[in-house]
Amino acid sequence: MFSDRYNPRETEPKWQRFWEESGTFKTRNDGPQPKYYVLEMFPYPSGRIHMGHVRNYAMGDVVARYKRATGFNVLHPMGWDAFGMPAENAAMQNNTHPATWTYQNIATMRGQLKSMGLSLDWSREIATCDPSYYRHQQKMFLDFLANGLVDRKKSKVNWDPVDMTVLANEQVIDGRGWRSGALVEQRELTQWFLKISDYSQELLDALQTLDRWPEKVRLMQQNWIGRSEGLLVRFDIAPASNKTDAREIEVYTTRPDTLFGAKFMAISADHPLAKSLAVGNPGLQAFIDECHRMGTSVATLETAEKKGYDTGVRVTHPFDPNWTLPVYVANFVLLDYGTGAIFGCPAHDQRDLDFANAYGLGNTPVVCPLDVDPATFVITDTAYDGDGRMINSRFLDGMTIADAKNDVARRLESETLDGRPRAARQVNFKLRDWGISRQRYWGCPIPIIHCDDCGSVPVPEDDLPVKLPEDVTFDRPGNPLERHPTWKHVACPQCGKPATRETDTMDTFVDSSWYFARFTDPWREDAPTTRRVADEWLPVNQYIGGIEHAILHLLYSRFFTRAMSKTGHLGIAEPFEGLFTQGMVVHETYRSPNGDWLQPAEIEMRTDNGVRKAFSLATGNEISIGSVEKMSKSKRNTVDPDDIIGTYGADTARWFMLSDSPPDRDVIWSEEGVQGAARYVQQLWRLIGQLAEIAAPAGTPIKDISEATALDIRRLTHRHCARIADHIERLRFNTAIAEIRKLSNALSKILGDVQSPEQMTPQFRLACREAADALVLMFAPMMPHLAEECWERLGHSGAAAYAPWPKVDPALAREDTISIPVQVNGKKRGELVIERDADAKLLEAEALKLDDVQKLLNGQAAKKVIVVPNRIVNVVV
RNA sequence: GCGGACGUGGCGAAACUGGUAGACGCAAGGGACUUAAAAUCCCUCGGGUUUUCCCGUGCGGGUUCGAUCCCCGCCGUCCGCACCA
Repeated sequence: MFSDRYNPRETEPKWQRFWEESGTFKTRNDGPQPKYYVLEMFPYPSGRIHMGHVRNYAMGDVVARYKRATGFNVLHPMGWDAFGMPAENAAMQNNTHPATWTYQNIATMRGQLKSMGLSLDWSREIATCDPSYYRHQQKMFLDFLANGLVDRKKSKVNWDPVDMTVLANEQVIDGRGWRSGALVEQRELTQWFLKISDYSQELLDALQTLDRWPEKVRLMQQNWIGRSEGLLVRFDIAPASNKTDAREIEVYTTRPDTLFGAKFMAISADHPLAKSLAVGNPGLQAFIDECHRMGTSVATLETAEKKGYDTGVRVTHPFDPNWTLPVYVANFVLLDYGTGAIFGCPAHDQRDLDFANAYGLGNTPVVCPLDVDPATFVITDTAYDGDGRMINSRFLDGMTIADAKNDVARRLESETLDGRPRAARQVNFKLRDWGISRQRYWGCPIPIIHCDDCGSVPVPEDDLPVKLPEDVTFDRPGNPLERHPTWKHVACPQCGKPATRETDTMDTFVDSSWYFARFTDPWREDAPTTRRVADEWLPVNQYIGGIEHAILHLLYSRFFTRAMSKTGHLGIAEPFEGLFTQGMVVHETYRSPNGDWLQPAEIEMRTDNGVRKAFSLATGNEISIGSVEKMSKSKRNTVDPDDIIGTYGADTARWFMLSDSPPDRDVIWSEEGVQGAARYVQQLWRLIGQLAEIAAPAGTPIKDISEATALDIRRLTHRHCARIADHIERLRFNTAIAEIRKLSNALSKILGDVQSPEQMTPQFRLACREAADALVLMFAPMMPHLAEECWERLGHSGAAAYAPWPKVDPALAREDTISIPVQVNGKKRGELVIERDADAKLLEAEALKLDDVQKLLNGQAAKKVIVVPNRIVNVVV
């Protein structure tokens, strides 16, 4: 007997070739079936794919293949997020052109993805660095400009001195550039902005409609948008204390109800008043400098003491001209938010309390919890920010917080100061406009020409795309477009005079904010989208990617979709109907005695007295096994997808990746685990081989099955079909796989129990045919190559990729006999095996008959019997 | 500091959101086959007792006939953040 081994190294390329040559996964926009768009976040072409990609794309492929099998016209495309800094860094290091580097990487990674056997429509492949893509982006920029969605303004920006570029606020992490790690400086530049803040309220409101998004992501976006309702209040500067031209200070507060608890006012170190007061006040200037030095790092601020500098200026209380408050410059007040000035109510804000305690400013509680006596209510170290009634607040006393807020607002709104109301209600958002200007080469050029006479002039549509010049060098930092000898010099499209091109390029988040729409008709040359086609496919039904994009990419895409709809390129609001954020791939770490990290590939595992130990393959020395961590180059705990696929095959890699953990949690990649998956591949291959020998011919209709064993097989099959489909629908790949294993285990057992050829009746053979076909089709989304090979072995002529998902007969899937636990006083004491839907009376009677129950009843009658049909019987003694 | 999530065997996890805790797998141990190994197959596998039960879902309470699930209070781990007034 020859060894019945499945060889993925031969089989996988064979079927990949078949799918490619047959155009199996090409998607027609005019397909008659209902549409389903599944998309995984497209990769940056960094050079090689990593295991995180394998996990991401394996999940998406299961969904794509499953949906195709259940009758949908599935769109499942792939492309490249191909602009960005690494290409320029590589250009500097290796003296290669960013385009060369990028397209080489794309070629490598495309090959790697193809070796995974993904059911992608490669005819729709796009790369964002290709002029055929970014020309449309330039067109849309101009459309946005014409529709008031673009702004050009001077603003203080985060300047990364190493990368010589501007960073979005979001790209500054702990005061450092998110890529270079350099300390970020503040610079004033004229920048292009997309007016995402016009959509703050809408982006916030529409989060509620995204019911197939993780709650966590919606919450993160909600906090990011950061809506607050508050009051702008103008405080007069007491003339006697005034040292500048300013006559008032305006604050923004969300707690106007606490106005009678005010003890001080604090302004930001960047506040105009602080700046003018610092002139001729070295002490204040020193304090302001100190604030700037402190930086904005969260870690610093967390531990930083609340500090302030008394300016000597005093403001009068809006409700009492005889009541003045000291004005401090404080290190915890931000200029960007509100007005850059606050009034401090120490009793009801922890930061204000910390500050007041440090400077001996005292506190007066003005909100008293309902269950506390106001006479004894005292604040010392912990501010009270809960609900309650107003106290110590004159005309507000006794009111609820909400009523007090309204009352204060009403009174101050109606009061006039210098011809304007004393206060105004205002809704504030944290969300700021999206600065898209980047001072670099490898990005989409902003299609604008600057003319001394005409200002910023859009590049005429006929002149699009504005292509990047190819003859550039990277021997110096800064933007090669800026120093290119000819590229930026053009005639003004309006007046014809010499003018210069905008040399900034767009943030790469712009590129990824609409690629999902381009996939719907990537062949369209004269427009970004074909509106009808895009509106049919969109929104993406299932989007899958990493949690790291929870805010930026997803929020920008939501904005962009609206902006594209406003400019006529789309007719929808939300780009992603369903969102799934998958967990990371993590691995053990290995460290040699001298502290060097070793790669998993450099390690051999052995078991010594039941204890796992690691040894270096090179030296044979024992290596200590460290904690499980995210795969990273620094810890060298990475495994290479090429190696894994070369050794075990893509199916095994995909299977293990999906089987071992819930998809939203981290999965630990382990050699033992992947070997287990490889064993199972062989097990399935043998099982299908056995079934192929005895099964009725392919295509034999199945009906009139009455024999017990055959019926058992059918029930088993249909029951599992129903469950597996349900798990996949809910993206519970790990439990779907557990069910598949249960089915194959059960079928193996049944075949093993067959003693004689007489037991293989025609009915039995028919049931085996049905079971084998179903099993193969159900693991096909995870292990498509093995499935094709098995499908062929089972005698089918067409490919498994075209076969419909097994149809479930509900009558067969339902269990007629079930076992119901019987408890006495909540503890399980027995079990009833009884027909499904038996009524409560019968269940109770049968349960009371059980020996174990009788014994515990000890001749007494039960106090109470709880019966939940099909669930449980509980006898209370 | 603020916000969120999570805590179940040696390990990854399951358990229809109140109804048999530990499915499925990994690791381990024992056995069969083999000259041997690999592969394969069978058995055991939460703890304590040994053939009767008892204890077990981070800890302490509570609600309930019944709690991994709900409530209150702790402890621990992880993640996000722009001190957002």
